[in-house]
Amino acid sequence: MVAPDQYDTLTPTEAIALQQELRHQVQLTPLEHPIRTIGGADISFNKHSETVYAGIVVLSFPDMKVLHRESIVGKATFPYVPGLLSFREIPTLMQVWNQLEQKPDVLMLDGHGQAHPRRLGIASHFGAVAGIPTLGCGKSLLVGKHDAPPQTPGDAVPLIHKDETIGAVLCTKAKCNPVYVSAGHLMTLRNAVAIVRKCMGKYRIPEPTRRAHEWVNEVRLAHGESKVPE
DNA sequence: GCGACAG
DNA sequence: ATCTTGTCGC
Repeated sequence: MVAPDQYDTLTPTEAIALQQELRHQVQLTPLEHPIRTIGGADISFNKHSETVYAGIVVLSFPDMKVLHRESIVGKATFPYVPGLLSFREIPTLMQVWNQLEQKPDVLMLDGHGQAHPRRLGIASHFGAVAGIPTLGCGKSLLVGKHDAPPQTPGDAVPLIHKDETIGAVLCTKAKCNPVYVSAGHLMTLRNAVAIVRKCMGKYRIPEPTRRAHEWVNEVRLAHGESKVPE
C-alpha cells in the first residue's frame, strides 16, 4: 500500500486506483465515545509556489478553546485536481498529525469526506490512513444535488449523489452560504452534523477549520515571503 | 461530445 | 487555494 510520503510519485490514474482500494477501509460506524477535543486542519501557500504550510489546531469541545497548535513547512508537488485533493494535502498534514503530542478525539478537514465521487474525499482518506474519527466540512460543492439551502443556523438539508445521502448542506450563519458536511471515517453523517453544529461560532466557518486557517496563514507570513514569489 | 469540478 | 479595493447589504 502506498504511504502518504509517496503520493508525489503517483500519476492521477494511479491515485484514483488507490482511492478505489482505500474506500473499502472506511468505516461509517457511530462514534463510540463522547468527544472532549477536536482538531482543525488546513494548509496555506503562496501563489505559484510549491512550498506549503500545514497546520493543526486542537480545541476543547464544545468550549472551542485553543489547546495546542502544530505546523510544518513542506512541499506539495502533486497538483490540485478536483477529486484528488488528498494527494496534494495529506502528505504534509500527516506529518503535522504525527508530531502532535496531544491527539484530538476527532479531526475536521477542510474539504469533503463521503461527499466525493468515489466516496473518498480528504476527510475519509485521512481518517482511513490515520485510523481516527474524521469529518469533512467544505465551503463549496464537489458532487451531489440538494434542495434550497436552509436559511436558519443549525438547519440542514440532505446532499444526494446517485440515490445516496452523502452529506448535509448546513446553515452555520444567517445570510451566508451554507457549508457542506459529510462523514469522514469512524462516524456517521449524523455524528458529523451534530459536531459541526457545536462548532458554530460567530462566523460561517466552524471554529476548528477557521482557527486552523488563521494558524497556517500566520505561519506562512511569519516564514516571510508574502509578496513577490521567488 | 459537453459541462462540472473540494482546496 | 492565492492575489486585492472598494463596495453593497444587514
